[in-house]
Amino acid sequence: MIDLHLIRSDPRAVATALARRGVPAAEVERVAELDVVHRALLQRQEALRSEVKSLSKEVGAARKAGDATLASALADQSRSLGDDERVAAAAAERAGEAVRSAMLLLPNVPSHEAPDGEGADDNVEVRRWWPGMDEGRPEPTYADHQRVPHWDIGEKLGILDMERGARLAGSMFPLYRGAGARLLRALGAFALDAHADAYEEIRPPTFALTETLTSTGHLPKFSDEAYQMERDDLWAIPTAEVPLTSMHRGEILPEADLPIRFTAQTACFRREAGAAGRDTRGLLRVHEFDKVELFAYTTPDQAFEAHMDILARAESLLQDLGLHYRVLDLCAGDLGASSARTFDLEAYAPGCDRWLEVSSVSWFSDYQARRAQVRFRPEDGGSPQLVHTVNGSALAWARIWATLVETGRQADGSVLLPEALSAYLGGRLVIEGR
RNA sequence: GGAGGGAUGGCAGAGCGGACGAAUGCACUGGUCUUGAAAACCAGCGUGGUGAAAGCCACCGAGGGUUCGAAUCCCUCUCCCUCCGCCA
Repeated sequence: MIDLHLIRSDPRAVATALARRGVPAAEVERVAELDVVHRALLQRQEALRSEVKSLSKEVGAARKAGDATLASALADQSRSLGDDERVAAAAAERAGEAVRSAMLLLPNVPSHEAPDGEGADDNVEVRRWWPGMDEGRPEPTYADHQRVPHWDIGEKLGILDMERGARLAGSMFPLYRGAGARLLRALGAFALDAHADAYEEIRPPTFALTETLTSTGHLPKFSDEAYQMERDDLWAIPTAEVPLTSMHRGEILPEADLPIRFTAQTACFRREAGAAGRDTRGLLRVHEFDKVELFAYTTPDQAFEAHMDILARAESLLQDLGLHYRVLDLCAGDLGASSARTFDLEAYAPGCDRWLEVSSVSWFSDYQARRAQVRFRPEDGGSPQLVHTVNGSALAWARIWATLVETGRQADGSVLLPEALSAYLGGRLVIEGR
């Protein structure tokens, strides 16, 4: 959530900032109006409440003094005020709920540094990397044998079985087998080990409560995107960001503990409701994929460095895997609702000739922390402040799998995998047909 | 799934219808004392809402109820502990 005080004190500034991401000014104005109504009702209720309380004290005093007549008269008066108070309280409650619902739907204020723009076409490419670039080699070109899409390679080598995945769970649920399944396992272990120096490894639950998805901003606005188990009021997590952000929900952390960093590999579930019919082949867009996530709670001062650390780590993995990739600075209009600034990493997949988003590294300022009520007590003893949250994928394995298989395809149809995975693959870096 | 016990401030822990936002201890902060430190002593020390401010209001796991008045009584739920059952 945005800070309601900010909307109260300077609604136009908030409206101007949100306009960069396409939010109509009327939405901000509406929140400001609901807030005025709510506060008026609250004041009325509290005044009544205060009177009931002081009358009640007088009842006690009168009774103690032995004046039963006065006590009962005061009690009558208090009872009648209490009835009024209940009515006022209900009205204030409804008004407060209206403010909160409206606030939950407002996206975060974008960073000043996020470039202007309306959509994906306006994102700014900030750099590109390819193997050998540092030694002055030119950007790679790809041989014909690398121009085969991974779904064909996967089927031919018997390492990806989309058809049987569909039999089990419907389309866009991949099933990996043999060396393909092992490759996936290797990637996760490789990445978790790489982050172990500074990020505590977590294995969170795969399902989460409504409240948990609300904290990150995935609910209430994007409920169509998530799988829900209504009977148990649980949702399948769309990313490890969801459980990790709520690890310290409702807590006040000592400043000295920050930054607190976590890494986790989880399955990620997405309904892809708005994308029906798009990218349906292979692993381009699937309902379930594994991903290693990096996450940190920070003070506001630490947030930038923590954001850059996650970006550097995600890039470092891509470099270790020898993949050709680019870094995009997302424009205000393409930013996720909770994010203030995001860098996307896209790996080039030569077989399908596309740049595939394999990581999204975001700074959420205090937007998620306010929803989750995660604060820290400053070392100088001041009152608690909201933390900042940052996170990023490092990395999303389905698309990395696709990119590795296409990039590593050799003239004889086998696939050569990067040396960095050797220890995790038992030294078998070549996948050949069975 | 069944039976019983519990949930109170950063932690421990009292309170079980009226002056309780809450005893006490520990921790923490400031001070006195000391060459310095420890000890001792003194003082302070929860969060949020609202208000220009004084203040007022809310919060004792969550939600509802009884009452003039609820941390305290009643109901429902959640979580934790013990035992039984079941289970990987």
